[in-house]
Amino acid sequence: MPESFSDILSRGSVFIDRNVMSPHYIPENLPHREKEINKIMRAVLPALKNQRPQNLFIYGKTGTGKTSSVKYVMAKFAEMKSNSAISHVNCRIYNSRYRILNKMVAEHAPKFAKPGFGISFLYEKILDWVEGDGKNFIVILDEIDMVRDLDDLVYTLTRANDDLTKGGISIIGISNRLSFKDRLDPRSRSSLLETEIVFPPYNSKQLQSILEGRVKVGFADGVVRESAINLAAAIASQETGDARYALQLLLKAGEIVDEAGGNGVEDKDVELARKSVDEDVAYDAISTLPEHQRVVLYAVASMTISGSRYQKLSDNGEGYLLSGEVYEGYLSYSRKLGKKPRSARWFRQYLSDLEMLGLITMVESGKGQRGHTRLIRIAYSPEKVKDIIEKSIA
DNA sequence: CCTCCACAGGAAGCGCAGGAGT
DNA sequence: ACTCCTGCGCTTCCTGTGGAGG
Repeated sequence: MPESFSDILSRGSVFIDRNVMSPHYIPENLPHREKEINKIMRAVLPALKNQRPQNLFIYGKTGTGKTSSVKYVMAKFAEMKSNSAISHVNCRIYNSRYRILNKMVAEHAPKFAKPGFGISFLYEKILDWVEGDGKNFIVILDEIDMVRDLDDLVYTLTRANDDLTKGGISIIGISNRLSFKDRLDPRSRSSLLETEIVFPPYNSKQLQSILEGRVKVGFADGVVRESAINLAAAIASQETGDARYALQLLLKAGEIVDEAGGNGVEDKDVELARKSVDEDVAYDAISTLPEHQRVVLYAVASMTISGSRYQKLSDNGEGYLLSGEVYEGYLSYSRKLGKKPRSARWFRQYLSDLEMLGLITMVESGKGQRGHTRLIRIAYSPEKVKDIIEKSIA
């Protein structure tokens, strides 16, 4: 006999408001980002005085509060009366100059946002609209490194300021990769990077106080042990200082406690949450894998179970696989599946992709192994990975 | 010491699908 | 709707590296 909704409802929950633990939630104040917020405010301040703000570039790893800080400042900014407009564009979705301009028009002059208009038409519509009352238009480009033709976009937007007689357009770019700067044309680089702010990762203490702040609002009084908060902070800071991950740990821990009908979040719940969150990440990564990478991973998993022909022992006694023998395995598995195997060169590329995703780890062969090869080990339990792949094929 | 083996990873080139511009 | 262009996935070819074996 399954439980009814009201059964579950009446059982109560450790949460008051789960949304508070979501990464999209913007709290009343963002601890440990005062300096950065201040810089952003100073950067956009000219718009309140009817001057064009400088372009701004914000860089920091995931979960360092870049987007939250910008959203926070922009919310405050919108409260002030000013002759300005803001567009917040997620470049992961709007990833070309055309799409971004289209989105800008759609947000502020929807009647012109029909498909089929060329770039130049959209450009002129934006100019007209900005010039109409000489406003300052701030375009926030979140995950700006995803834009394919970024040079063209930056050129178009900065060029607009020359074509405008009144008002101006400025860019706030947000990225978690610094390397994309190298791909930029020097001219667009210098105009995009007029002002630069770097968001450092949070340390354990800072994560702790962030979590405490959220727990106070999101969870019922006193249900989360302080040591559990500290543990979540410690785990997250050990990884990358990612606040998103830390919040996810506590959210999941709370869900685990709710499900078990408990009434307090303890260290062990955070430990369980960590396993589950990591597994979710692995599951997502595996199930969205291109098929040949999946076959490679499958070969690694099953060969780990059956054992390597070479079975060299590492320091903690676990076996490594050699890339050569994994290629053999990959060949036979792809043929078994009726797929034409890719070349050895591309196979190596697959391996390093899988390593990037954290699904396998590789080390250069040291002494004892013949020549120059890589020793491969799977990052998660091979049985589980095999299981996930078998299910995702069916 | 030299050569060979087994592999790493860069460079160039090719066909294809999908997007931009007309 | 139609062509042109570009990025992408992939192959082929190539050079580099370090231990094993003659």
